[in-house]
Amino acid sequence: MADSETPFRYDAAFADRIEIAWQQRWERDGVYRVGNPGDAGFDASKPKFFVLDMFPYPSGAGLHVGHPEGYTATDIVARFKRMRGCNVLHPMGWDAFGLPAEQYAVQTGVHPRVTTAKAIDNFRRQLKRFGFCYDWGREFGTIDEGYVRWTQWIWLQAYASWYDSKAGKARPIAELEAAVAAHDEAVEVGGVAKKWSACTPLERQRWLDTRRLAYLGEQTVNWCPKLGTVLANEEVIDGRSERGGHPVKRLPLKQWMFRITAYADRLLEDLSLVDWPDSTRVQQAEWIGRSEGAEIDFAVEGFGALRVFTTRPDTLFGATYMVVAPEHALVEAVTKGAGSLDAAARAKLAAYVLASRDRADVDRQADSKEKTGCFTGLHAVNPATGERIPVWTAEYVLMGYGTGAIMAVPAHDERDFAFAKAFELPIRQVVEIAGQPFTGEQATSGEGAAVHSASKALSIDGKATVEAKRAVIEWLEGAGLGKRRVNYRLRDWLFSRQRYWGEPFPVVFDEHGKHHPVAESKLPLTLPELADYAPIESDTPLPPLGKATDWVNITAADAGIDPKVLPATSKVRRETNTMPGWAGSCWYYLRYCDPMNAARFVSKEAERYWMTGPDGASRGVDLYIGGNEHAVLHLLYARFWHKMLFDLGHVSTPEPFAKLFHQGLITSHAYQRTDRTLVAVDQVEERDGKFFEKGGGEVTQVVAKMSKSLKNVINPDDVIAEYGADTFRLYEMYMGPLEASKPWNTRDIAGVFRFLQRTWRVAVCERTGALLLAAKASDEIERLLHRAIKKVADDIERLAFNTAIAALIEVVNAATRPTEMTDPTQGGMTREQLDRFTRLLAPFAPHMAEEIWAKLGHATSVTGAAWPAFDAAMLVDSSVQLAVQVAGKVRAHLTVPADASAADVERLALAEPKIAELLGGKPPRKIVVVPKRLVNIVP
RNA sequence: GCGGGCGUGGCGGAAUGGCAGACGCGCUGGAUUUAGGUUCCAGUGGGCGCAAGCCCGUACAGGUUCAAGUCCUGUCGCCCGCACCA
Repeated sequence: MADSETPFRYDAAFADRIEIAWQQRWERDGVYRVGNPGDAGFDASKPKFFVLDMFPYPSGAGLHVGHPEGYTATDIVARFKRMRGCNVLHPMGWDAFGLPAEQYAVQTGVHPRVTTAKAIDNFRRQLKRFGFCYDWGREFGTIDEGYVRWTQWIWLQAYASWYDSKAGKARPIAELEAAVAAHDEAVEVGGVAKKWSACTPLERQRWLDTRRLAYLGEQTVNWCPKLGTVLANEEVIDGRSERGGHPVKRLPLKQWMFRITAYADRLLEDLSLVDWPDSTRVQQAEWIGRSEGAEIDFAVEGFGALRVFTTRPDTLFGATYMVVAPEHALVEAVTKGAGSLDAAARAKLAAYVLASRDRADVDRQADSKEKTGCFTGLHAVNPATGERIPVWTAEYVLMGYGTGAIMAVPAHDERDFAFAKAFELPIRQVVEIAGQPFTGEQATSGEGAAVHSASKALSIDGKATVEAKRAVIEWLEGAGLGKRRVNYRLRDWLFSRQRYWGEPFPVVFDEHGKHHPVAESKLPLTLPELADYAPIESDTPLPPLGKATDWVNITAADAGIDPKVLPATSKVRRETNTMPGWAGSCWYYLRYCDPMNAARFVSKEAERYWMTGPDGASRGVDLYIGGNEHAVLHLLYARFWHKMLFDLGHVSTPEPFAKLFHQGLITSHAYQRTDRTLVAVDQVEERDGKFFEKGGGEVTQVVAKMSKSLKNVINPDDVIAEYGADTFRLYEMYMGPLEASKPWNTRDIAGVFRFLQRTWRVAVCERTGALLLAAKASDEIERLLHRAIKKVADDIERLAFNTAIAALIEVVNAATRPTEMTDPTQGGMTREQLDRFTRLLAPFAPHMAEEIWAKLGHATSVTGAAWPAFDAAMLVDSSVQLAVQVAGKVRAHLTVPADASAADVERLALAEPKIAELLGGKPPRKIVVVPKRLVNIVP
């Protein structure tokens, strides 16, 4: 503790005092503000660096220790890049729409805006206490009207666009409409082709809706009548809601969708443009799930064509039955009386369909071992063999993938094989695989050569799989029975939520059910006030916004619709669904470039500068750090929005995030009994280096996630109170590699705190607060400094902060004065050395760095100082110690000049008495000299 | 099942194919201090040895190489993602 003897000792209270003082001064002086091209004093010829954190959802619980991990990393990079002469864009804001505030509102009646504002204030306070160098002048929340307006505007851009697959990009849908109208093309409406001029306005819209990027589509959802909301698959367990255990129905619902599938190929291919972790790119690629194959039409007696997708058209001759998903239209037709089933069989089929319908996808997949299914009574014809094959329905075929129907080839597909065995269906080998003979015991699914694959129509016997596929597809195309097709696992994106606390859709419906976009001049469309936020309990989805009847029922003029389209007084209804939480996070990085712009979502100049740099060479956000829990959805959705905006000419780069990095999870400790159950931290005591459960046996320390129940949650506010923000920042960066998951170890924080104390003592007298400077520069410290200048810079570039800090510690340790040293000018660093060291320290411990920097006589913040230069000559010592190995084992050491020649080194090594003795006078077979490292003698 | 990643002291971790264990924690001893704490100095992978030194050691088993924690093959264990995707 600081006492009257040492009032300038660096302790918690002292750290607190200087940290808060510097934070106030930074704010007062606007040290971290950065302008935009065109602003006074902004040099747009300087390189830029855009370093971004995944912005937080401000929960009522406040920051946890995981937040500052990524934020400290970006803070260090931002400060470093500034010192390297970049204009740095380093913003922070709030992903503030979301369910927790809405649920709280349902329970308490407090408006989500109120709770959210409070949570934001708390988050901002906590973040500021860390001394992060955000340009707070660019702060915004996704709920701000000035932001919502442009989120809605972007949605309108998608609404007004279609994907031109010939051009490979999005275009205004007005162009499509004009082209179709100009040629009076026939379009397909309700299954029949019709001249454009003969279509009603509603029919035209329906057709255009099949092209729009934001369109009204139908999707099967998990609807929980009791909760009054649609649930995600993960929220449904055994047909009941995870929360409350209420029944869940699966029903089709008209909702706004994004045609993200149109971008599937580009989202996949452009993964090669970005510097992202492999695991994340792989996850995205798998999520997109591209597979090449063919679609084939099978004639079903009394029904028409049944279309399937297969990646193995070469196995067509082995298709001995077909399976459709229980939701397939064919099954519905049969249950309604089509086909030849008797009443009992039909009832059985209906029961099967009903049972599977109320089970969500997730549950179907859970018990994947047992194959269930039901015969539909229908038969199809295998187009290759002419054989009559039965059509079944089974849960193992998913309606959401391909066409919801398959041709089953049990000999060469494990799932089909298991099903065929269970229901005694025929199995026919049609592929011979080298080294994997077909025995009938299990399916063989690799590539090989086609066998038993000949008929009057087609013969592919002997062809290798690749050739056989091609031959079958050619034949199908010639016969009009099918064609080549690329299929994706990715589905269109369901963008409607039956919630209150989200962006309203800027769209209205007229009395015919036709939708009209709300005019841009009427944006932002804000949420109505509600007396009660509870969802409406009903059998069909009714969003809470439906309660706001005055808001919902308006006129065409209110929506800003052109009177030529709809008379001003026409009654229209607003869309009552809202956008999901993803909406705001899809483009916030763009808004940071120009957050206050009222005329555009981002100015062209600001976007171009911050996304591409002064020379246009940059490829978006230069560094984006966040957790890998967003590896797929957020990052895929944001890329999709960005590509739409790119196609429409609103942004300059094809990808938003050039480099992505995931920080690891910060875990904690807990204790484990011998039966592997966990014990909370407060129930354990340490004795003689062992751990015992209070009133129980010995337990072992294990790594566990932080959780309230284990009482091992670390609160950042507490840690800052005990050590200060600089120590907190330093500790999290020193724990280990940024990407690694690592346990918080309270005992270890003292280590970095002591490092800061030692640093302070090297520079400043604890009694007087005066600088303590060495009279003469020590050569050792000078060399260490040069080495640290290089290493810290290199390590920051590769985000290896733990080793960068280790290099700083080494400098300070060398400069530390022993107790017995009575003359402080004999140790420590010279003024000029300390000046450079302080700049190295600044990105990591900015508050202490500022304090020392000021004592060194600088009037302005260290933030604006330049990163020091190193002299390459100072990185190597004049003489080096080499290891002398005999047969790869170190047997002696040799000190030689750094520039000693290989021949000299050889000679000296052989002259070493110990080595000569080991060699026993025999000439060595080989000598390898690695300059400045070692010499290896092979006897 | 498929895909990605990881196994190094008592603990967190370091190491462009070139002396394994930087740096920190903890621990041991010493100095300073009335004492505790603090601070400073020294030591700290295991084994044998008074010592010089020797042997072993990066999950395990092989291989490539003058040289392997690092590259290759196989095995075991752990973590993450996806999962009846036709």
